Amino acid sequence: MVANRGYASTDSRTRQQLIEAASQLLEEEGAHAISARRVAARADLKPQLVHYYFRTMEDLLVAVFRYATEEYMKLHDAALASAQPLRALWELNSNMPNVRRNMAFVALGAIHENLRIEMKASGENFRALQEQQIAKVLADVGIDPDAFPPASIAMTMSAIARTLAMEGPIGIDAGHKELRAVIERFLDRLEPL
Amino acid sequence: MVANRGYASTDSRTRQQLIEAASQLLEEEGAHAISARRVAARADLKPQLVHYYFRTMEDLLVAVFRYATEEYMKLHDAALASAQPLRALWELNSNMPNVRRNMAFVALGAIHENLRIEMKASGENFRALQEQQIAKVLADVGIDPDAFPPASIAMTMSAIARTLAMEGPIGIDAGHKELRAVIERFLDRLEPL
DNA sequence: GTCTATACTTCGATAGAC
DNA sequence: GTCTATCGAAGTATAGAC
Repeated sequence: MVANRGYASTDSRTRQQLIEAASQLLEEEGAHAISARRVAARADLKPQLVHYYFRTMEDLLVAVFRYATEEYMKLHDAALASAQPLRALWELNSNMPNVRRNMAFVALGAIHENLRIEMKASGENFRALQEQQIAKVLADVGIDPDAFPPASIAMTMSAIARTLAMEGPIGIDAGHKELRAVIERFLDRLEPL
Repeated sequence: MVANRGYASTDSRTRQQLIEAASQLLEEEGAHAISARRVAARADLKPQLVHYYFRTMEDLLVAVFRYATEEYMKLHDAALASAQPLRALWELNSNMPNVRRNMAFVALGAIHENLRIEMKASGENFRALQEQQIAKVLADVGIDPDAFPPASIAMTMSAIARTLAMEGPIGIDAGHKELRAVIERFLDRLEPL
């Protein structure tokens, strides 16, 4: 007989603590830090509680991803709505914790199908939002969107942010300063002060 | 009493089989696939052999990294020495297995200090080699290296290749075609046929 | 509805057999 | 010099106590 578990208790405080603990572990230590024991320890809870509130670890990860995406979406909305959306987007994308957590999700996506599905939808959503806003910026300064498609600019910016965030912890910084300067000049051009 | 183990048998066939099995697992399944048991199974060997030839899993990973780097260095040398070094470099960097294995190493670097040290040295070496060659290409076509520092071009190219390789398996392809086209035009400009 | 005791599997690593 | 038997810790997950 299957026990009566709290899979549906989405407003439980304990459940939310587990989600936040997992999110922090992803930011700070990456994908490998996620285990029922470690997540629970981080939240000062018993490891078995993870499987009371989530059927599998994948279910927990999907919940963490949704929580993280919601959190990020607020910042993203604010950035795109600001007076200098591209600059704000670059600031946001350069934010280490976000990038690290995102890369951890990519690694976990290789293992968990359901997580991958969430990520695809979310990734395409964010890219579309950025594309739209970048198209406006390009129109303002009169750059041909066929020569520099907005989606390609969105991708390049996040690709560079990701690489800076990946290389930093390894200790590689050759070229970082130069590349940041190139981007600043690029932003100066697209969003003159 | 400590047993007599084969840590120094660097020319052992069994040892090499383990290294290659681990390398393949990294390419195909990522960092999570690495365990003594799985590596051994892939090489059709007993799991205990991993700890006969390598003191720790980290030691194995460092050996795999060196093997992978050596292998990659040959391709890299050939690319940079070719008639169209930037194009060849882009082809090489876009090569999926390489990128996936590299990202797996980044994830593993978060856990293993000694691996991180190897990666830093290697990463800086490759960037310097590319920087040198890109500087020549820029000089040939008369582009100001202060406006576009060679190191920043090297970083951007590998950042984009990495992102394409990361998003592919998740199923995201929005903007990929456009970005590839932008790069082709960029290469046409720097290395006219 | 909430949490705990426990089962079973896989992990890295070592001692010891040949 | 090469390989195996085995250990203790940590992994996910479930059955059952309150």
